Amino acid sequence: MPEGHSIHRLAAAFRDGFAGQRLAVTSPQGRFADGAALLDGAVLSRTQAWGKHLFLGFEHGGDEHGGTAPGAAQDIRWLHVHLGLYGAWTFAGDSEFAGPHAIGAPRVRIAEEERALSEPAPSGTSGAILEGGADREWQVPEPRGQVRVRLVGEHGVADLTGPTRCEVLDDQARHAVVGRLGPDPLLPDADGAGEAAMVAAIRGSRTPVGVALMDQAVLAGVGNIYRAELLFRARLHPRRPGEGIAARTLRALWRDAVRLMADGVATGRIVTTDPADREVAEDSWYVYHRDGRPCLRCGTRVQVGDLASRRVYWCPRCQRMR
DNA sequence: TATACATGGATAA
DNA sequence: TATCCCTGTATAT
Repeated sequence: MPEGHSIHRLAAAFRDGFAGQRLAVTSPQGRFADGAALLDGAVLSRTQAWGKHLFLGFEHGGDEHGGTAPGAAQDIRWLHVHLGLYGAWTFAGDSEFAGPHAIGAPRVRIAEEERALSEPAPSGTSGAILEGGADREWQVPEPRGQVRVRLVGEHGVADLTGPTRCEVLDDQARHAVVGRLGPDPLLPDADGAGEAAMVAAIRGSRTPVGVALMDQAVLAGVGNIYRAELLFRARLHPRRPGEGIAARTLRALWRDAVRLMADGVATGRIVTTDPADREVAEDSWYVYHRDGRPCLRCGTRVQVGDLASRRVYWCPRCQRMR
């Protein structure tokens, strides 16, 4: 599920599983051979997620010629990855990797739910490996499918398939990418600047709020599921123009996004229903993919329509135009 | 074997 | 608004 929460999970997974290590970087598929060559043998020093964008910072250490200090911005090279609609990272490795799993498009999930690299394996197989877990033989698996990038570290491998964007950037270029993005509810916003910017952007335009929420310059990291669910919970019709919406309503929506998406980072799943509203335990969403079925709150049939060339779902009774 | 589809986005028109 | 790109899976034929 490559909405923002998945990308933040990926950043954490790379930090836990690869940071500080010198990585072998290749492009089994070949389409990223040049970029891989730029990073091959460098140390993964930083990981960053902003919205749906993942940045992995590499530095070629051991510059015995007295180069600039480690961590100097001009020396870093960033692997910039955007998964798009069907990109995914698949991980495998030794016992320290907690077994294979994947984060990205749901069809390539290996486990039923995503797991961070640091979490224990679900089966009982890992219990036996205690001392010197890293001494266990570990075979790098053959790439499966169209692997654009493969990163191999001491304990595991990460394969990237199907990204919409995969490129090497210098720090200035990374800055430019981030500069085009709006606030990310998953990043710290102690002074409330992110919340205020989102509220102002939505209220400053007649653009339907359902379109604005998908605009990564307004709000970074929200995708089609969070969009539909945030609007339901805020009781806002997706086509309602942004400029008429009370600031208080939008501030509450921002805080709701912070809460729901942080929960998504923690669990690897998008769950937006309050337990009391679930008819069955599997009711994770109020309206997304529920067209034609009764609203969990009022029983009215959930509607579906096109909005800016994406499917949008809403309850015509709970979500009003005014 | 073909086609449709997916939690996204850039670019052309 | 339309078209294209990225890939794997489910369903239809």
